[in-house]
Amino acid sequence: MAPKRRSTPIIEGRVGMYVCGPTVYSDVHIGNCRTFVSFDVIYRYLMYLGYKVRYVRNITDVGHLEGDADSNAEDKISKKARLEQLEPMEIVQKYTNGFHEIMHRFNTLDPSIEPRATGHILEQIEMVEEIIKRGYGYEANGSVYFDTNKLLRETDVYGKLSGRKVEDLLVETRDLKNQDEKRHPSDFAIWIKADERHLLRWNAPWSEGFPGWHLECSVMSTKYLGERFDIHGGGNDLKFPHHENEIAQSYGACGNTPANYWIHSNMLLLNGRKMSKSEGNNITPVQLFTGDSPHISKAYSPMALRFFFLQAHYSSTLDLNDASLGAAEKGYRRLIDTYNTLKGLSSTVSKSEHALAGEMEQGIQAAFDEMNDDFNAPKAMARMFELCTVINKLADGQLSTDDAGQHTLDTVTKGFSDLLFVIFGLLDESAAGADDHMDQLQGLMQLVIDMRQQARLNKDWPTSDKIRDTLNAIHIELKDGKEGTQWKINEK
RNA sequence: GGUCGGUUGGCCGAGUGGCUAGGCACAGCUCUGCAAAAGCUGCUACAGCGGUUCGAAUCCGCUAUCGACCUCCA
Repeated sequence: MAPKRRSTPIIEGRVGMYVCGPTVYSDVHIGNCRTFVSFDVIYRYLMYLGYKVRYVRNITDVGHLEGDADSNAEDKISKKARLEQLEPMEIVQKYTNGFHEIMHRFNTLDPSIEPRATGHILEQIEMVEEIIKRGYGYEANGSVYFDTNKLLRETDVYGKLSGRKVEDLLVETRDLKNQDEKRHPSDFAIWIKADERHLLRWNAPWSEGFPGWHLECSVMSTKYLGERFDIHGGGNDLKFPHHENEIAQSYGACGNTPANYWIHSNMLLLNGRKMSKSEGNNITPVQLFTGDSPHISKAYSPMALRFFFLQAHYSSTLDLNDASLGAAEKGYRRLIDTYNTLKGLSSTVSKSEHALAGEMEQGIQAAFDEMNDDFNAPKAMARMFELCTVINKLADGQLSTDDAGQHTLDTVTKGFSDLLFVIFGLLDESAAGADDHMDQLQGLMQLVIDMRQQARLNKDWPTSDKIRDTLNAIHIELKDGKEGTQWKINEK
């Protein structure tokens, strides 16, 4: 799955995929959205290939600490609850709802299972016990730590994923606070004794406390996908320490590493710089949808954003700015509009032997081939845009639809439709919402177009222009072509 | 400070040794009553310096720069 690797599922015909979900202590970050859109396309494509995919994406609602991990730090959910004077679960519910709403606007599919950390406390306690039993964990003052030093001595699994060297992990040069409980600086907490102000707490053999952040993913991936599964994904910034520690925990509890393939999506930049709330270089999904931000000149639709994300490979950083969003919006429209043009084409020849037919079928096949190479959506789209030129020439009469043949037109139409809607998960926004009254709208528009055509035949330009301009003002665009006038609804 | 990864034409972005995507923007043209839409044509870039090679955006080294991780972050 990952770059230039050929994948073989552990169980034939099935794929297990775990993706680290959000910590629900605030509104979802736009970079987070990019990550989940990337994995949505991977999920969709694997299903398209015929795999039965179990896609598990968690909700982190406990254990994710602020600042210095382990001792003095405060749980993110707990802190927010204290500040807003709400129950922690109210915070969790509020931001989980918001997260789902935004993801649905991006037209991402729901995961097969969306487990919560707080729903798996028992399993987490059991895993801590197992880790201790196997000698990879130790207790200190009611907290339990993972013994990374032991793991490093015995195996080469720790540090491999993130390319860290054993010496670097062992020789910790930074000043860390509250290291007294740990035997070694690189050890990390798997159970944390709660202090007085901590709201989220459960009884465990070692103390009343709460699980370490990394533990939930190990527990929930194991529970729903097994000790070994196919794909583990997440943002690049989770590679270390989060994913490295997951590997350690799985090894400590089960004696093996959890995932066959690790997929990491890269960061989203804003105006060429990293997003940072404190420096004001930040934008939210809602601000993008409404245009209410100094960073952008107008609103951008969820589908324009989704297309924008797909124009870069998931493993590359992507720079979000007003100009590139505008370019994506237009590219998205062109692709959808050309598909709608394609749907209307037909040929009197069922199967053509002309070179054009082969060219078009190879073109659409090439797009799928790109997806087979590490889910390369930007390259797949490039192949589709090349076909757009051909499709528009067919519609324009510059190429003959009979040279293409009905079979080829059908093949390309099917391929376009599958790629655009099933795999990329795009929607035709101009068509959405109008379904109920589409028949009436069609009839009405045909009447208006006929009347304008009559005016044009009479050379009554003021009337024909008034019709066109008035429609334009309400975002209905008329397109005069050789075959008559077409219309479409544009984004406001 | 350490480790790792980027630096591609006006902008965004593919691309791991010769065939040098794609989108947007821009210019000219075709079509059009005028436009719009659509089409055609043009726009040949790989941070800098040095090296390896018959040949490098692609490999190696140095420099600059941006970023990630090392400490919460997708």
